[in-house]
Amino acid sequence: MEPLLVHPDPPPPELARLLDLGGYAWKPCADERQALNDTPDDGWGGAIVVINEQSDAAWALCRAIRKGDLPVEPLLLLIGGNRLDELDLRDELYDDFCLDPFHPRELEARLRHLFWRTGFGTAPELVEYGGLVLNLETYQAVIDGDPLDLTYMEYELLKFLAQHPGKVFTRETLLSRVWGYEYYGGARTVDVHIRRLRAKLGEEHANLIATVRSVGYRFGQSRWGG
Amino acid sequence: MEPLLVHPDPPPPELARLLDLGGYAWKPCADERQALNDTPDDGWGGAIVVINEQSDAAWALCRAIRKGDLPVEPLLLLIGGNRLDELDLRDELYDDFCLDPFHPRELEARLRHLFWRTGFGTAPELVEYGGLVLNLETYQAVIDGDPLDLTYMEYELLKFLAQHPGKVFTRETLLSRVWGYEYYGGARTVDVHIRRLRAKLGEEHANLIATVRSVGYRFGQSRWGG
DNA sequence: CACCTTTGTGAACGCAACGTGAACGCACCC
DNA sequence: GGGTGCGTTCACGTTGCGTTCACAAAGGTG
Repeated sequence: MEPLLVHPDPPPPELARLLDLGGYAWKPCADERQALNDTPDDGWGGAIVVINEQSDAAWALCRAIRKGDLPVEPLLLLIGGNRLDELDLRDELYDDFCLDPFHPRELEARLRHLFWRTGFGTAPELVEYGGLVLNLETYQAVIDGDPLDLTYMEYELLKFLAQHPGKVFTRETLLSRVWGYEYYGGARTVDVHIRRLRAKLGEEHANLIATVRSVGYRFGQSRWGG
Repeated sequence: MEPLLVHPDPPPPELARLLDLGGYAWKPCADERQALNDTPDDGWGGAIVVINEQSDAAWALCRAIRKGDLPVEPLLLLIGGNRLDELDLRDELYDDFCLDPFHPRELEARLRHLFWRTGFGTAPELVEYGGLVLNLETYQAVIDGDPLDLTYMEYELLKFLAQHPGKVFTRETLLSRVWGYEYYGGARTVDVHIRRLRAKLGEEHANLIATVRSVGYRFGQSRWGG
């Protein structure tokens, strides 16, 4: 089996010990660049990311993985019980998580189940809403069958919005979740990207993105039935 | 959202309490036969099965679910830390598991992630009173099924009032709680917003907001039974 | 009924939030 | 070097809406 990508470098000793005892091959990686350098020929067998005090770097790595920059799947988090809040709105960034400190047998069971679960062929991941389809693997977007030519940031923004249809996000939230926590920049940047998205969606579908005055933006219509 | 199937009957009190507090609908089921009888028209929203001393019955229920006898998905296990062995070779019988005793926030996070992963939306945060429904995530309001087009301040004011039905608030209290503590402005501003809310609620529901002369305003019926 | 207080009503003002067009800076490529 | 694509920023116009005011209506009190 291909080695596991483990963050941070060095990982907690209990984790390293469990992986060694369990017979897993693994490599510690401090960040995305190092992970890219150390990527084995056959890709990674999965990733274990520890969410601790410096969670920014950890989440950035998760985003990079999910973005497709790194050929890694599945992704398991090790997270302190007092940081469970950070899982909110980040469902797309992990496949499973395990509380830290952990019972060795629980982590073993999770790893085993995770590999079992993802061992089956995974269909291309799609995000769909109305006539809009986003193919997360090919980075293509289609509206009513017509392909959309989106830039990178436009695609990421639309993806995030479409993954949470109906929900309203402030500009600050969008900046932190789409651009990244470490981003420092004007909030009006979001406006411009929203405008370009609306333009590319066409007059017919521009209303997919609604402005909620004094709050932020919302994708899609209301969500009363679920 | 459809109710959750919970085994055994009765479930552990901590589990019942967490589900109630989380706003989940659920029904306890002792076995497959009872689950089949109690199946709602729209099917189940998912299942939570506790693996304890009588684990045979629990696993039998899981097998029945996975066989397709019961329209249930996804399936989460609650399992004692000393029974982790039982997960071996049973990967196909569950989607996720949580160690028992559990931290409430962990179980909440697992439920949320599980529903997200399997395509079901999470239960939106709602404030309800009579025919009025406020969706706190989408910033939308509905009265008797008809959408209300509220401005930001109107929404915030109505939300605050509806979160404390029956209670009377002075204008000063409303200014400090809704507008913010540092707010300096005329108290009559509240009157105008109340007026516009009543207008938008329509003649039929305008009386949802009652004037308490020389005191302030009250949302909903008084607590004195009338 | 007379008088005062409190609340409802209509309309106007003014700011801040948002949309829009355009320019800048940067990385990349031919 | 020139050209292109793209993310970001700035300046400007517009408008939605929060606030305020003046007056009318309603309620309370002696």
